[in-house]
Amino acid sequence: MPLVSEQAVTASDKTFFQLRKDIVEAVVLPGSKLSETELAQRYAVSRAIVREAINRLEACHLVERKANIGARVVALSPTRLVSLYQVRESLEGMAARLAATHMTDGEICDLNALLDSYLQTVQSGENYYQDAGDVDFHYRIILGSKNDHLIAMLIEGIYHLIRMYRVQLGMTGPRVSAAFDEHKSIVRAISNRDAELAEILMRRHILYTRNNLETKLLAQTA
Amino acid sequence: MPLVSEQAVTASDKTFFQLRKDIVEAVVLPGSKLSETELAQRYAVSRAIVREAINRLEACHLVERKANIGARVVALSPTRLVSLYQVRESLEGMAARLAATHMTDGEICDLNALLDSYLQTVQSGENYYQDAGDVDFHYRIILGSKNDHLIAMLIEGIYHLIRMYRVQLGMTGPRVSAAFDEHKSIVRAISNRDAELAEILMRRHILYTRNNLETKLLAQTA
DNA sequence: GCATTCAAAATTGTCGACAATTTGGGTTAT
DNA sequence: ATAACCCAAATTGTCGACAATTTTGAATGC
Repeated sequence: MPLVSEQAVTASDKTFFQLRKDIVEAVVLPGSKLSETELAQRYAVSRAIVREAINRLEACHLVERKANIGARVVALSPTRLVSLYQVRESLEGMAARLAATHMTDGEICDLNALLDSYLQTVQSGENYYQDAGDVDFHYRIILGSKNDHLIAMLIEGIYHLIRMYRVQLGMTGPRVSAAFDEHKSIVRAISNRDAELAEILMRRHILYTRNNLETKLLAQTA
Repeated sequence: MPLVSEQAVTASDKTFFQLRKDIVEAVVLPGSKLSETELAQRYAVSRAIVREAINRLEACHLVERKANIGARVVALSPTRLVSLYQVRESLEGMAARLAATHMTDGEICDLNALLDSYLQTVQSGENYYQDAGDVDFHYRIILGSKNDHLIAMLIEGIYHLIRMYRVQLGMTGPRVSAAFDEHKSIVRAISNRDAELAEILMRRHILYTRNNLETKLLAQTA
């Protein structure tokens, strides 16, 4: 029971979802060229379908396309990471602010329960929290903003790119439990309906995460 | 010499630009259905071209598409206006913050000159300032952020929708000179390299603008 | 040996036709 | 009169073929 459900009704949808998944999970590597004919064979659909899928991937900044030349999966770089996370900080900060006033008591209660349920796995040093728990936490706050534009830009937009960086760089070590504590503080602010504080804490949280990833990316490059 | 130049290389580009222009300028009315065959005739291109153009318009939230049913130009409503302007406040606030540290002295100087050049037209009560001057001002700060993601999301993304609201609702009266003063304050903060203040002032400025438009939209509906 | 030129191959852009789905209207039964 | 059903018309989704552009690589000249 995923929190946000996209259902593929058309063949183009299926191909788009599959290709996006393959890019985010690095089955198709960053920087690699996306040949329309090759992908058409791989996914057993016509070129028109692949073209439409690539167009949609371009819209969410997962591929870059040049006219008459072709499309490439975006490359990962420290500069791009910073750009992306500045946008994320801005938008998710606003999401937390809005969530503090728009989430129902029930939704806040569920959010607290969610964190508690992950408490043990975090304490035991499992890095399981990262993948499932972290995106679940952020998604709930984004949806809690009740702002359709914001939700679309984050969930259908930049979040796949964010997950792409995460898959490439991993997310383990002491940062996991620190992030967990920050999540707790954010939920506390939302519980108190303190919109101002919720935004500030969310922005700080994302800035810390950015610094952590940037370090890893620089180490990986060097 | 436009500040941001999009050049149409392919037929799909041309049709996309033209259709976007027609939607923003209300040649094609909000809420109206976009028939693929009809548009193909109107712009003298094949249906495939129109489909691609519509897909791109969907990506920047100017049309909404349902599978097997079709695409409609988005409707304007107070709720949607608020959603849009909350996103705008968030992103342009960040843009102002980044511009305060990343704009060159020369760019800031040009920005001051731009405002001075419009001082007379504003004082004389011309509403000319709105269309050209206002977007010019905001574009310069967005570009001054030097953040590619932010620039793309604002200029290729939500700004056309923002202009659409503006065209529909007009932008005259006392708000114009007030906005001009706010612009001056923002530039002052950027000149002082005060990122924090630049962000706060930009967010306030956009909030005021939102309130002004919301009032007009509600009055128009009633 | 290296840069230039040119044609062939490969890739992307565009088109018209067919398939699948939705829409509209008329008929029928209750 | 209303609701359910069904068929025809219109609209969107998909496909394969052709056109335009870029890339490749071999031949040519210096």
